[in-house]
Amino acid sequence: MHSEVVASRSADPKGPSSKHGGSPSLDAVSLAIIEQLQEDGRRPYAAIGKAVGLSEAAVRQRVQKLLDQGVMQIVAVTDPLTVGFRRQAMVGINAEGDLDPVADALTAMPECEYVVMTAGSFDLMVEVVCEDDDHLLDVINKRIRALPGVRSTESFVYLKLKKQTYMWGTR
Amino acid sequence: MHSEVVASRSADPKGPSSKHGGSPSLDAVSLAIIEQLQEDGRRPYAAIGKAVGLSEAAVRQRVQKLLDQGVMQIVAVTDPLTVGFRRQAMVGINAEGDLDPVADALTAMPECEYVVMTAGSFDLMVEVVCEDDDHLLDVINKRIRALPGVRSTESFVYLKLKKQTYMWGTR
DNA sequence: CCTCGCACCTACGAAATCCGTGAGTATCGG
DNA sequence: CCGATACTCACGGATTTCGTAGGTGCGAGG
Repeated sequence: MHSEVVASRSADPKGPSSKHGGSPSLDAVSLAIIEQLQEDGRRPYAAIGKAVGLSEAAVRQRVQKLLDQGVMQIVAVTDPLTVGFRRQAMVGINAEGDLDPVADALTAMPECEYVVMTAGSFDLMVEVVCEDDDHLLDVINKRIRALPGVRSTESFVYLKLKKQTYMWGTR
Repeated sequence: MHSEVVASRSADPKGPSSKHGGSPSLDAVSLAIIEQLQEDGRRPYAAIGKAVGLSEAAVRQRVQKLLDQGVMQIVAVTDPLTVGFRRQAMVGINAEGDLDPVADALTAMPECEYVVMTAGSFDLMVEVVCEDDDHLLDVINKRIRALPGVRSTESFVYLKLKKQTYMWGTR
């Protein structure tokens, strides 16, 4: 039972290839480990090992590497609005020229929790979390719009968060 | 050292106030606990207790309650695009009538990881995670647009995730 | 073909943590 | 005054974490 993953010993994790460069190239076992931790970020290594067919130590080392590489993070997540007195919004941005500098500048702002480059009528989308209306206004109108390259923005203030999960693995 | 939170014994957690209504109304200590777990979801209870000025057992009970109440969840988060072969997009939705049934229907879809009601030119925004283009097309055009009440949608396919944090507490 | 080096795994013991539990205290609300 | 709630302190066994030593497979280079 436990639906072992049986990855056979030969499915080497770190890819002999290291294909196309960039991606850390995760194997099936690491994927399975991540799935386990998406269900419960505090699940013990031994339990994960049993589920994916690895020893406790091996799981521990893999997890540590995934964390070090920044592939995954184990954290507490909440709904900021529930947690209290805060304003949250999604901001769509249009910019000209190279988008990377703009994205990097947004990333540097602590109020921006989520920055993504998109295709469609926005070039970038950013989720901002603020203390109150004044703070939100300041961030959007004074700081984001002031960035060089930013042509225009459109804001969507959050009224209610209905769902927030991270279990793409389990379905 | 450790920047204790010194909440004094009298700051009762379950709020005698229960201000502005609905919210579970978290006190400063629970907030501090959440902040600790936003930095590291696996931090031991004793360490958290030392940081927030509570005993190990008290922290354990608080964390359990926060998890049970659904105020917080401790999970592994990743960038689905990095983890592999997947298409991701933000979808803005306009609908007519009561939005709750629509939001609930979206919440029920496993591909929707994030559902939020907004003010602005969209009524709802949804983040979808899909296997591939076909899957994405199916979800957006066949399932979301088919929901009763949905008037129109606009999609923003993710090209690159630049930032993803959950540390609103620490700044 | 052989050997070095690397990445990954298993094995194991010691230290730390988790977790259930029970007694005693303080505060709040009825 | 009483009940409910929440916290502290304390304990002990089970479990987990963590460092580390030892073994193995595989590619690179001689």
